[in-house]
Amino acid sequence: MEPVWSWEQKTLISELIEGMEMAKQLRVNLGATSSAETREALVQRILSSYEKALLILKWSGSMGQAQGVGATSGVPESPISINGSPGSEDFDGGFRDNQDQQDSSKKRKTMPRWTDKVKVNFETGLEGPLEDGYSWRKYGQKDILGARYPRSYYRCTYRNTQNCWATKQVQRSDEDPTIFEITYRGKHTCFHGSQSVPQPASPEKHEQRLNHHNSNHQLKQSQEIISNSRAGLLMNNECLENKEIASPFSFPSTQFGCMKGNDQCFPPLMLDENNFLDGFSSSFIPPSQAESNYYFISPNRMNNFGDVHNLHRSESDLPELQSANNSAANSPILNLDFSLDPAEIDPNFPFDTAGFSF
DNA sequence: CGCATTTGACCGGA
DNA sequence: TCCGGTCAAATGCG
Repeated sequence: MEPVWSWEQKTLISELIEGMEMAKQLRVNLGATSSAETREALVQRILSSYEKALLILKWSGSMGQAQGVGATSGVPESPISINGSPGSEDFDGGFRDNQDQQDSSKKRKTMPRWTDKVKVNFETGLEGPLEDGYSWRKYGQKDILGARYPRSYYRCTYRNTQNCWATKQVQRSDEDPTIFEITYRGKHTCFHGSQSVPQPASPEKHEQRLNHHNSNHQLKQSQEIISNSRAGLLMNNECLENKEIASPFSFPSTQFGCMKGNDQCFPPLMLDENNFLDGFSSSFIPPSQAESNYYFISPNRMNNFGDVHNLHRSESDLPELQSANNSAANSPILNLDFSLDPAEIDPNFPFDTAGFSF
């Protein structure tokens, strides 16, 4: 029998262990010949581990068991978020799940839903998570009562081909136009490993990917987002009022993904499934995202793409942000479609990272 | 030509 | 009836 650890507890332990391990490595590295980058990476991971652990504690404390550890657990407590930033994820408690239903309306109602916030740094460019690893197709845009910016609706590109009913809504924040609230609905059931879209986990990766012709589309889109955003912010918000920026970028998923062949493995932070989050504990938050719930567009990444070519490309016209990765689909994340049951998550999951396994 | 976005119409819940 | 969400024809783009 399994100890009665709750998912949160497991995750918490895992995070703490992870942090400890990283700290140990760092100690070793400090005395060895390690690059500043390596050390920085370790520090980031340590910090993220502890941040997640703290979040878990906070979350557990505030929600108590009410949420039901099992089921909700996946919900994010935003592993991503850190530093107590405003809750970035909100979960709609309705997590009933099961998108097996054929009835679409019913399906929609029962789909799990959670919200994330992505912050775009207009000064430097795009944010990291241009894509969440999934391929989205915009199917609508609506002006929302009381909201300054229109809301954009996206659905999985593979809805028809793979019966994947995941959708997301992107709403630009009224208060802070640099923040986009992205509400995800439903789990991805699509399987697009073949696309082998590399995950964007690190700047380098982005760079590589973006430099490939194959990624032109995305690059372009990213740039548009940036430019549009910049234009809006730098010039006048009014400009964007109707042009909205639906940043398709999404995030969470983006991050996770293990870069194969790379020493960095960024596990899912929270992915797409809400549930998940914690699920995976262990691991690592990509440094770039470690600081908060928001995803910031970091200069580094920017340099990798947007910046490179014309960031300024359409400062005057603000085409809508497009889906960050239409053509590329998805990701590595496939497996992340996990279910709530931790036990099922195992596929490659590094719970044992620290020699700890439940 | 195929696929994605745009956008007004339509649907359904509150 | 209002409003959020989705559909689908028109249009654009590579």
